[in-house]
Amino acid sequence: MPELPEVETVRRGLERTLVGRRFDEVTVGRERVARRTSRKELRDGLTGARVVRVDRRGKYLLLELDSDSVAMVHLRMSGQVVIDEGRTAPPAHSHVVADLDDGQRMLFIDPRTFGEVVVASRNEFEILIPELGRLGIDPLVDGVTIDDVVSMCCNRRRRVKSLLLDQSEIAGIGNIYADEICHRSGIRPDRQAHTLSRRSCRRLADSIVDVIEEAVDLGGSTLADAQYVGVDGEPGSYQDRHRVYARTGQRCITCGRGIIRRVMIDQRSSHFCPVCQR
DNA sequence: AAACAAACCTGTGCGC
DNA sequence: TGCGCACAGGTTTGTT
Repeated sequence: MPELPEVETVRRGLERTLVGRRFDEVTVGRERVARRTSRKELRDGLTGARVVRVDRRGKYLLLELDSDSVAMVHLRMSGQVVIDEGRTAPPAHSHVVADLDDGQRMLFIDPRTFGEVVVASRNEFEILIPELGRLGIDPLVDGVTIDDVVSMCCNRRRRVKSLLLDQSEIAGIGNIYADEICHRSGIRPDRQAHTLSRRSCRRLADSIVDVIEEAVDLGGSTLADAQYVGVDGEPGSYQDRHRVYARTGQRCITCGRGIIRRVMIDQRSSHFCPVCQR
Protein backbone atom coordinates (compact mmCIF):
# COMPACT_ATOMS: atom_id res chain seq x y z
CA MET A 1 0.00 0.00 0.00
CA PRO A 2 1.87 2.81 1.36
CA GLU A 3 3.70 5.71 -0.18
CA LEU A 4 3.29 9.33 0.85
CA PRO A 5 -0.31 9.74 -0.41
CA GLU A 6 -1.49 6.57 1.35
CA VAL A 7 0.35 7.43 4.56
CA GLU A 8 -1.07 10.96 4.47
CA THR A 9 -4.56 9.50 3.99
CA VAL A 10 -4.03 7.33 7.06
CA ARG A 11 -2.66 10.33 8.96
CA ARG A 12 -5.78 12.34 8.24
CA GLY A 13 -7.99 9.47 9.29
CA LEU A 14 -6.10 9.07 12.54
CA GLU A 15 -6.15 12.80 13.19
CA ARG A 16 -9.91 12.65 12.92
CA THR A 17 -10.44 9.57 15.08
CA LEU A 18 -7.48 9.38 17.46
CA VAL A 19 -6.65 12.89 18.66
CA GLY A 20 -7.94 13.30 22.21
CA ARG A 21 -8.39 9.54 22.64
CA ARG A 22 -6.58 7.47 25.25
CA PHE A 23 -5.27 3.93 24.79
CA ASP A 24 -6.69 1.51 27.32
CA GLU A 25 -5.75 -2.12 26.97
CA VAL A 26 -3.01 -2.81 24.46
CA THR A 27 -2.04 -6.23 23.15
CA VAL A 28 1.12 -6.77 21.17
CA GLY A 29 0.97 -10.05 19.29
CA ARG A 30 4.00 -10.78 17.25
CA GLU A 31 7.33 -9.81 18.75
CA ARG A 32 8.60 -8.66 15.37
CA VAL A 33 6.32 -5.59 15.26
CA ALA A 34 8.21 -4.24 18.29
CA ARG A 35 11.65 -5.46 17.23
CA ARG A 36 13.35 -2.12 17.76
CA THR A 37 12.34 -2.10 21.43
CA SER A 38 10.29 -4.89 22.97
CA ARG A 39 6.69 -5.99 23.27
CA LYS A 40 6.62 -4.73 26.83
CA GLU A 41 7.99 -1.30 25.97
CA LEU A 42 5.47 -0.95 23.17
CA ARG A 43 2.54 -2.02 25.33
CA ASP A 44 3.59 0.06 28.33
CA GLY A 45 4.36 3.06 26.12
CA LEU A 46 0.89 3.13 24.63
CA THR A 47 -1.22 2.06 27.59
CA GLY A 48 -2.82 5.04 29.34
CA ALA A 49 -1.36 7.58 26.93
CA ARG A 50 -3.53 10.11 25.16
CA VAL A 51 -2.92 11.11 21.54
CA VAL A 52 -2.20 14.82 21.21
CA ARG A 53 -1.27 15.10 17.56
CA VAL A 54 -0.75 12.95 14.47
CA ASP A 55 2.17 13.87 12.20
CA ARG A 56 3.84 12.47 9.14
CA ARG A 57 7.42 12.65 7.93
CA GLY A 58 7.77 11.04 4.52
CA LYS A 59 6.29 7.58 5.00
CA TYR A 60 6.65 7.66 8.79
CA LEU A 61 3.58 8.26 10.96
CA LEU A 62 4.17 9.94 14.31
CA LEU A 63 1.65 9.93 17.14
CA GLU A 64 2.52 12.54 19.71
CA LEU A 65 1.40 11.35 23.14
CA ASP A 66 0.65 13.30 26.32
CA SER A 67 3.16 11.14 28.17
CA ASP A 68 6.18 12.94 26.68
CA SER A 69 6.60 9.98 24.36
CA VAL A 70 6.07 9.60 20.63
CA ALA A 71 4.80 6.57 18.74
CA MET A 72 6.20 5.87 15.28
CA VAL A 73 4.36 3.65 12.83
CA HIS A 74 5.87 2.52 9.54
CA LEU A 75 3.66 0.44 7.25
CA ARG A 76 6.44 -0.76 4.92
CA MET A 77 4.95 -3.05 2.25
CA SER A 78 1.71 -4.38 3.67
CA GLY A 79 0.92 -2.56 6.91
CA GLN A 80 -2.48 -1.09 7.68
CA VAL A 81 -3.81 0.96 10.55
CA VAL A 82 -7.52 0.44 11.04
CA ILE A 83 -9.96 1.96 13.51
CA ASP A 84 -13.04 -0.17 14.12
CA GLU A 85 -15.78 -0.77 16.64
CA GLY A 86 -13.96 -3.62 18.23
CA ARG A 87 -16.93 -5.99 18.31
CA THR A 88 -15.37 -8.76 16.29
CA ALA A 89 -12.23 -10.82 16.67
CA PRO A 90 -9.23 -8.96 15.23
CA PRO A 91 -8.50 -10.02 11.66
CA ALA A 92 -5.52 -12.18 10.81
CA HIS A 93 -2.11 -10.52 11.15
CA SER A 94 -3.30 -7.99 13.75
CA HIS A 95 -0.02 -7.50 15.56
CA VAL A 96 -1.11 -4.60 17.74
CA VAL A 97 -4.62 -4.30 19.15
CA ALA A 98 -5.30 -1.20 21.21
CA ASP A 99 -8.65 -0.42 22.83
CA LEU A 100 -9.55 3.27 22.92
CA ASP A 101 -11.37 5.13 25.68
CA ASP A 102 -14.38 5.75 23.44
CA GLY A 103 -15.03 2.06 22.82
CA GLN A 104 -13.34 1.94 19.44
CA ARG A 105 -10.23 -0.02 18.68
CA MET A 106 -7.02 0.62 16.77
CA LEU A 107 -5.45 -2.26 14.87
CA PHE A 108 -2.05 -2.55 13.29
CA ILE A 109 -2.35 -5.27 10.67
CA ASP A 110 0.57 -6.46 8.58
CA PRO A 111 0.78 -9.81 6.75
CA ARG A 112 4.38 -9.43 5.60
CA THR A 113 5.57 -8.13 8.99
CA PHE A 114 8.03 -5.63 7.54
CA GLY A 115 6.15 -2.82 9.28
CA GLU A 116 6.83 -1.76 12.82
CA VAL A 117 5.61 0.32 15.73
CA VAL A 118 7.98 2.08 18.13
CA VAL A 119 7.17 4.06 21.25
CA ALA A 120 9.95 6.06 22.82
CA SER A 121 10.43 9.14 24.97
CA ARG A 122 11.22 12.33 23.09
CA ASN A 123 14.85 12.05 24.21
CA GLU A 124 15.64 8.61 22.94
CA PHE A 125 13.48 8.94 19.85
CA GLU A 126 16.14 10.25 17.49
CA ILE A 127 18.68 7.71 18.68
CA LEU A 128 16.21 4.87 18.30
CA ILE A 129 15.01 5.97 14.86
CA PRO A 130 18.01 7.63 13.22
CA GLU A 131 16.56 7.41 9.72
CA LEU A 132 14.04 10.12 10.63
CA GLY A 133 16.91 12.56 10.81
CA ARG A 134 18.09 11.63 7.34
CA LEU A 135 14.83 12.33 5.51
CA GLY A 136 14.89 14.87 2.72
CA ILE A 137 12.25 17.47 1.90
CA ASP A 138 8.58 16.53 2.03
CA PRO A 139 6.78 17.36 -1.24
CA LEU A 140 3.46 18.03 0.49
CA VAL A 141 4.79 20.10 3.38
CA ASP A 142 7.80 21.84 1.85
CA GLY A 143 7.04 21.77 -1.85
CA VAL A 144 9.76 21.08 -4.41
CA THR A 145 11.44 23.87 -6.36
CA ILE A 146 13.39 23.72 -9.58
CA ASP A 147 16.50 24.53 -7.57
CA ASP A 148 15.86 21.55 -5.31
CA VAL A 149 15.81 19.32 -8.38
CA VAL A 150 18.78 20.99 -10.06
CA SER A 151 20.97 20.53 -7.00
CA MET A 152 19.74 16.96 -6.60
CA CYS A 153 20.62 16.11 -10.19
CA CYS A 154 23.73 18.08 -11.04
CA ASN A 155 26.86 15.97 -11.38
CA ARG A 156 24.92 12.86 -10.45
CA ARG A 157 25.38 9.80 -12.67
CA ARG A 158 22.51 8.09 -10.92
CA ARG A 159 19.31 7.35 -12.76
CA VAL A 160 16.45 9.74 -12.16
CA LYS A 161 14.17 7.14 -10.64
CA SER A 162 16.86 6.03 -8.23
CA LEU A 163 17.10 9.59 -6.93
CA LEU A 164 13.31 9.90 -6.65
CA LEU A 165 13.24 6.76 -4.51
CA ASP A 166 16.01 8.03 -2.25
CA GLN A 167 14.27 9.12 0.93
CA SER A 168 17.18 11.33 1.94
CA GLU A 169 16.64 13.44 -1.18
CA ILE A 170 12.85 13.71 -1.25
CA ALA A 171 10.83 11.90 1.40
CA GLY A 172 7.75 9.87 0.60
CA ILE A 173 8.03 8.87 -3.06
CA GLY A 174 7.82 5.11 -3.69
CA ASN A 175 7.66 2.84 -6.70
CA ILE A 176 4.25 3.80 -8.08
CA TYR A 177 4.62 7.54 -7.77
CA ALA A 178 8.22 7.59 -9.02
CA ASP A 179 6.99 6.03 -12.28
CA GLU A 180 3.99 8.32 -12.52
CA ILE A 181 6.12 11.40 -11.81
CA CYS A 182 8.64 10.45 -14.50
CA HIS A 183 5.84 9.95 -16.97
CA ARG A 184 4.20 13.26 -16.26
CA SER A 185 7.63 14.90 -16.61
CA GLY A 186 8.28 13.26 -19.96
CA ILE A 187 11.52 11.82 -18.57
CA ARG A 188 12.63 8.21 -18.81
CA PRO A 189 13.20 6.75 -15.34
CA ASP A 190 16.56 5.30 -16.42
CA ARG A 191 17.89 8.64 -17.63
CA GLN A 192 21.09 9.77 -15.92
CA ALA A 193 20.23 12.72 -13.70
CA HIS A 194 23.07 14.97 -14.84
CA THR A 195 21.80 14.94 -18.43
CA LEU A 196 18.55 16.74 -17.53
CA SER A 197 18.08 20.22 -18.92
CA ARG A 198 16.94 23.02 -16.67
CA ARG A 199 13.56 22.78 -18.35
CA SER A 200 13.33 19.08 -17.50
CA CYS A 201 14.27 19.83 -13.90
CA ARG A 202 11.40 22.29 -13.73
CA ARG A 203 8.99 19.74 -15.17
CA LEU A 204 10.21 17.17 -12.67
CA ALA A 205 9.80 19.55 -9.73
CA ASP A 206 6.28 20.46 -10.82
CA SER A 207 5.30 16.85 -11.48
CA ILE A 208 6.48 15.68 -8.07
CA VAL A 209 4.20 18.15 -6.34
CA ASP A 210 1.29 17.74 -8.77
CA VAL A 211 1.23 13.94 -8.74
CA ILE A 212 1.57 13.70 -4.97
CA GLU A 213 -1.09 16.35 -4.32
CA GLU A 214 -3.53 14.80 -6.75
CA ALA A 215 -2.99 11.36 -5.26
CA VAL A 216 -3.55 12.71 -1.75
CA ASP A 217 -6.76 14.38 -2.91
CA LEU A 218 -7.98 11.01 -4.19
CA GLY A 219 -7.04 9.10 -1.06
CA GLY A 220 -4.01 7.34 -2.57
CA SER A 221 -3.88 4.19 -4.69
CA THR A 222 -5.56 0.92 -3.80
CA LEU A 223 -4.27 -1.88 -6.03
CA ALA A 224 -6.02 -5.01 -7.21
CA ASP A 225 -5.00 -6.98 -4.13
CA ALA A 226 -7.21 -4.57 -2.14
CA GLN A 227 -4.98 -3.53 0.66
CA TYR A 228 -7.11 -0.77 2.10
CA VAL A 229 -5.87 2.72 2.55
CA GLY A 230 -8.17 4.62 4.90
CA VAL A 231 -8.48 3.86 8.60
CA ASP A 232 -12.14 3.03 7.90
CA GLY A 233 -11.14 0.54 5.22
CA GLU A 234 -12.13 2.76 2.29
CA PRO A 235 -10.00 2.37 -0.83
CA GLY A 236 -8.37 5.28 -2.60
CA SER A 237 -9.00 6.03 -6.24
CA TYR A 238 -5.74 7.32 -7.67
CA GLN A 239 -5.13 3.89 -9.23
CA ASP A 240 -7.65 4.95 -11.88
CA ARG A 241 -5.28 7.76 -12.83
CA HIS A 242 -2.16 5.61 -13.20
CA ARG A 243 -0.71 6.17 -16.65
CA VAL A 244 2.23 3.78 -16.58
CA TYR A 245 2.40 1.80 -13.34
CA ALA A 246 1.44 -1.85 -13.95
CA ARG A 247 0.40 -1.03 -17.52
CA THR A 248 3.18 -3.01 -19.25
CA GLY A 249 2.31 -3.79 -22.88
CA GLN A 250 -0.66 -1.42 -22.98
CA ARG A 251 -0.89 1.66 -25.14
CA CYS A 252 0.15 4.96 -23.60
CA ILE A 253 -2.91 6.98 -22.64
CA THR A 254 -1.07 10.25 -23.07
CA CYS A 255 0.43 9.98 -26.55
CA GLY A 256 -1.72 7.15 -27.90
CA ARG A 257 1.30 5.72 -29.72
CA GLY A 258 3.82 4.22 -27.30
CA ILE A 259 3.50 0.77 -25.72
CA ILE A 260 4.37 0.83 -22.00
CA ARG A 261 7.65 -0.90 -21.27
CA ARG A 262 8.89 -2.45 -18.05
CA VAL A 263 12.52 -2.42 -16.95
CA MET A 264 14.25 -3.01 -13.62
CA ILE A 265 15.81 -0.07 -11.81
CA ASP A 266 17.26 -0.58 -8.33
CA GLN A 267 15.53 -3.97 -8.18
CA ARG A 268 12.15 -2.33 -8.70
CA SER A 269 9.79 -2.76 -11.64
CA SER A 270 9.76 0.46 -13.60
CA HIS A 271 7.25 1.44 -16.25
CA PHE A 272 7.51 4.09 -18.94
CA CYS A 273 6.34 5.11 -22.39
CA PRO A 274 9.24 5.01 -24.86
CA VAL A 275 7.52 7.58 -27.08
CA CYS A 276 6.61 10.41 -24.72
CA GLN A 277 9.35 9.87 -22.16
CA ARG A 278 12.93 10.71 -23.10
C1' DA B 1 29.59 7.25 -6.21
C1' DA B 2 26.46 4.05 -7.95
C1' DA B 3 24.64 -0.46 -9.10
C1' DC B 4 23.59 -4.80 -7.59
C1' DA B 5 22.28 -8.75 -4.47
C1' DA B 6 20.24 -10.39 -0.63
C1' DA B 7 17.72 -10.05 3.48
C1' DC B 8 13.49 -9.37 6.23
C1' DC B 9 8.03 -12.13 5.47
C1' DT B 10 3.39 -13.73 3.62
C1' DG B 11 0.17 -13.95 -0.05
C1' DT B 12 -1.38 -14.26 -4.73
C1' DG B 13 -1.46 -15.24 -9.50
C1' DC B 14 0.22 -17.66 -13.30
C1' DG B 15 2.08 -21.46 -16.27
C1' DC B 16 2.41 -26.23 -16.56
C1' DT C 1 -6.20 -29.66 -8.46
C1' DG C 2 -1.50 -29.00 -7.18
C1' DC C 3 3.27 -27.39 -7.52
C1' DG C 4 6.81 -24.16 -8.28
C1' DC C 5 8.11 -19.83 -9.51
C1' DA C 6 7.79 -14.74 -10.06
C1' DC C 7 6.35 -10.90 -8.00
C1' DA C 8 4.42 -7.35 -4.59
C1' DG C 9 3.36 -0.49 -2.23
C1' DG C 10 9.89 -0.49 1.64
C1' DT C 11 14.29 -0.21 3.66
C1' DT C 12 18.88 -1.81 5.26
C1' DT C 13 23.27 -3.96 4.74
C1' DG C 14 27.03 -5.66 2.34
C1' DT C 15 29.48 -6.48 -2.00
C1' DT C 16 31.25 -5.12 -6.63
